[in-house]
Amino acid sequence: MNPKTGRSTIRQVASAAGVSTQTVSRVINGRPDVSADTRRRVQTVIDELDFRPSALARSLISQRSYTLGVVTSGLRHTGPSRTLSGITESASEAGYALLLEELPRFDMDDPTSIFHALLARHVDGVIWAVPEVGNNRSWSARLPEGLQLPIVYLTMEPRQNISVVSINNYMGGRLAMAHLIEQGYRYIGHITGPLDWWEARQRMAAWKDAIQEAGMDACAECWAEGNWSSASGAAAAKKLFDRFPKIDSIFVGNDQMALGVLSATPDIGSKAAERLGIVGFDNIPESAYFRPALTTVQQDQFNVGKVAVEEITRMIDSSWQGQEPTEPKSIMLSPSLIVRSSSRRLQNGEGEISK
Amino acid sequence: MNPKTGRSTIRQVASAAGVSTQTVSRVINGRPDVSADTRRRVQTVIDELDFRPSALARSLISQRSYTLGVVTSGLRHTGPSRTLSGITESASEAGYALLLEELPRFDMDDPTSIFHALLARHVDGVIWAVPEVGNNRSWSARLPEGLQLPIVYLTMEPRQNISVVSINNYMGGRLAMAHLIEQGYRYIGHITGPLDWWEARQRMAAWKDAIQEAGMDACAECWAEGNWSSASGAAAAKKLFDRFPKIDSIFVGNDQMALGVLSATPDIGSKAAERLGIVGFDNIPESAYFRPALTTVQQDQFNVGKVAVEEITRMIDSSWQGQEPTEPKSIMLSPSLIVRSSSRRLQNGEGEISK
DNA sequence: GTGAAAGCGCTAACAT
DNA sequence: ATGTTAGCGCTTTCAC
Repeated sequence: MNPKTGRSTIRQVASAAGVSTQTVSRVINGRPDVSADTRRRVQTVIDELDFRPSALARSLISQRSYTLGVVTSGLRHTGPSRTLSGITESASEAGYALLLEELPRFDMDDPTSIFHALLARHVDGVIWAVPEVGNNRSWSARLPEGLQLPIVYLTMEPRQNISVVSINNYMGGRLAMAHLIEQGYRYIGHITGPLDWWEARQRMAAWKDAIQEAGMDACAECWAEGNWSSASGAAAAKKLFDRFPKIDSIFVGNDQMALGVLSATPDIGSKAAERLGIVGFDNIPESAYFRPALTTVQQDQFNVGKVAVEEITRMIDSSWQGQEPTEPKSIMLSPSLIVRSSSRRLQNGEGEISK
Repeated sequence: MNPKTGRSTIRQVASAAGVSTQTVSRVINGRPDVSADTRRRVQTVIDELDFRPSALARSLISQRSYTLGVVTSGLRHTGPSRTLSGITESASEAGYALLLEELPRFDMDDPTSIFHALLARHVDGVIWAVPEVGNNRSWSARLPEGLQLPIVYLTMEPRQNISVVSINNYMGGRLAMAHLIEQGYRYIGHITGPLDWWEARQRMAAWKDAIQEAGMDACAECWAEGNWSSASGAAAAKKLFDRFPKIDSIFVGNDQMALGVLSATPDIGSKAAERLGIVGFDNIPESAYFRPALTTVQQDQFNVGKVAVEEITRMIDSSWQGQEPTEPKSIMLSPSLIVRSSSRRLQNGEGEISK
């Protein structure tokens, strides 16, 4: 036992068992070429000394750490933390440890220091779990050629030559719009997230395209920008009602802003506001208990994390087998629509329908 | 450059600069005993080769990794993820990397495998950021003596000989109750979180003590157990109204269950239900936009994470300086009350008051 | 001010 | 089936 670290070494085990360190190494790695007798003897000493091999020393010599770098941002939001949770679950199953970095801001355009920190600790791969905001991805195209590091990017516009896992936000927006139109709404507004966010732009594009395809030109300008917060949703709703009194429904960029809209409608005081059709995005746990219960687009962010780990481990394994790096590929996961009362012209109960 | 890892070594730098590895080591560690000239020459080569020292090799020899183990659970909930966010921010400032583990369940009574994984990677300390549930802390008293590992526990009942950082949940409950009583409510019920949670029991104890001290014996049995979810809050509210029609207010164990109560009151259909006073716990961002806006107890979980990092780094530093381990201490952080409309007998507007 | 030798804890490659 | 030698990338002596 090293008195400073409380750790025993392979050498202590070896000498206590009367064998070489190499034999101990063979035992702890489950190699076949050890006699049953020796193995038993060594294992006994290992248990007695509570010896556990240093992953550090192993990483150093094998040049493989079984550690993944995870870069996230905005953990206080449900999206990033659910994704992180998916990552921890899958990584643990796959036998990888996780080195976590959280960016203080979403829009960091120079990731050099982050990569240095991760590379210094020999991570086998990196999951860049920061949503695309502004041009916080421009650097991905000009990473050094020599960088032999598998990277999977999350929640961004697919690009050439990199691996991406995202939820199809455009599709989510189309689901929301198709539902509102089917319900008979004819003057559909939109409250966007901050438009430097890729996800917000995708949802808005879906709204715009659906409006156009349905020939609802009258509402083409009927939108306002929010910042994901309930306060901004309430403010945007008031602005929309001011400028477009005929509005009969709103596709809102996320559930928090939709809650802001719900809280603002009584103050607006018009009948239209009372009957307003609303669809949100995210399906946060609270949204089923809003009054009225919120129709929303569900995205499985936990699964984004799981898929990201599958991808990165695949990339690591294949590069480790000396193969050419695998073709980078983009994976788009599909959201689904959860119908509740906030979007029903016929207010028939509170049941939920998922499509 | 090692073609496999894309990494250059100290030896390559040394030979390119025509010095020994020792001199390079002195330069990268900012030691004074290098001539200005040599230092400049070595630094140039370092930049050219984009050399960055391996933290792994350094950790191995110095027996110090500047890495913290963080064990969390339930990241999809706002509490744990906000705490984690506080940890990432402080750790980054303090120059520590973070090795993250998420337990699949809150009630894990044998942490051995987790500690093994962290110790194998030579973490300098561990932050156990899992709330106390059931007897998932009983092991803390019987950790091996020889374990020279600083540990800070979060969100648990203070105990002898260990370091704890928690929010004072009892105090939070008393704040909520004092406010309701001051507002003139006289029949105050309680919806608890799951009672195997320490936090839930603390909040309940505060309710019980306040009831007793105020001489409100009539409501002493007027409580029901929930499971933190909105659904359980709604169910508990109906049960309470059934059994105690005179109830005029409820202290609810968290904001999500309080939302469930709000969603259920219209269905109950009594006048008492309409005027029900409600106080929640947590101050989730949505609660200001509930209808009515929710009075609640705010707890700064982000700060719990920050304080935990301060504590663990202090413990690490002092053990590193060869001193006796510092006295374990318990830190209790104070919550505060956010008053909104859900608890005002006089419904005078929506302003917020924090005390 | 600089370098040589030894070693952190482990494993790969080659013995025997 | 087991041991020996060398070395992963760095730092700590202790020379000079």
